[in-house]
Amino acid sequence: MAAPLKSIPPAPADLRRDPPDVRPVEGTEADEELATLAKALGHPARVRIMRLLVRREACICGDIVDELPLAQSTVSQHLKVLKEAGLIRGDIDGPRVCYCVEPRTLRRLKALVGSL
Amino acid sequence: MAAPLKSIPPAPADLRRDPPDVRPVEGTEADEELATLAKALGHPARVRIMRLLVRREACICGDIVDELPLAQSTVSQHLKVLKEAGLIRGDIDGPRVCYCVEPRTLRRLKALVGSL
DNA sequence: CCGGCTTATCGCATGATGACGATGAACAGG
DNA sequence: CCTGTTCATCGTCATCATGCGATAAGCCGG
Repeated sequence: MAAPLKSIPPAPADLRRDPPDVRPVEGTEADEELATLAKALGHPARVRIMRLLVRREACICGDIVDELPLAQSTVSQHLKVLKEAGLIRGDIDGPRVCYCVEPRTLRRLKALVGSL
Repeated sequence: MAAPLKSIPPAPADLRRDPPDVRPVEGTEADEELATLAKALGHPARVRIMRLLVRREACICGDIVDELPLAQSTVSQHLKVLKEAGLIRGDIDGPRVCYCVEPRTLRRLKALVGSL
């Protein structure tokens, strides 16, 4: 229940980004969505990658590869899985690729898990 | 290492359930834990089962089977996956088995996802 | 103790996943 | 233009996941 809120103070940039997610957190659609996101997170290397990106300790693909005890091609595969699930995004920056988390999807994941 | 604990005041019933989880929400251990839990949730049928159990719409294995469009043996496999991940528990009740969520693990999952 | 009910497990087929090295594609610098 | 760097993709192999029917195992009512 929201308070009357007469004049909304200017939201900080972090909250102004994108509109709230109105999709339901349960039902068949939500179940499959949660399953897809959970599956994408269902590997230690991918969890690790997510953490690196969240804390911005790495962003460039090469740096991520350096942080993991895996071959470059394997890391690329994991990045692909995370990207296909919508959890991360890859921006091409010259010869490099800068990966970063997709905050919207991450919030969605938290909402879905929270609904359990 | 237990504290000296002279006289602990009687905790209210809600808090007496189980002790708070003191394990860290990040680090290699946590990464693997999150990966394991996420992997267990990484299938629509298992998400569905979790929801059924959380809302207590079903508890007996047979009822769960009736709710899913899958063979009994397949459902049993999914229940096994969830149980091995520690997300649910199965209490034998005569010839039946009553499954229910393991609140502690579910809270742990939420904490781990929340740490992202 | 027998037969029926409920659940778990086995065995198997099929497809997905995870790992790697090798190769390809795109770009920046000379 | 080459050349090196960076990343994605391919091919391959081993392993795991998912589904099912069939069968085993445990319990309750006669």
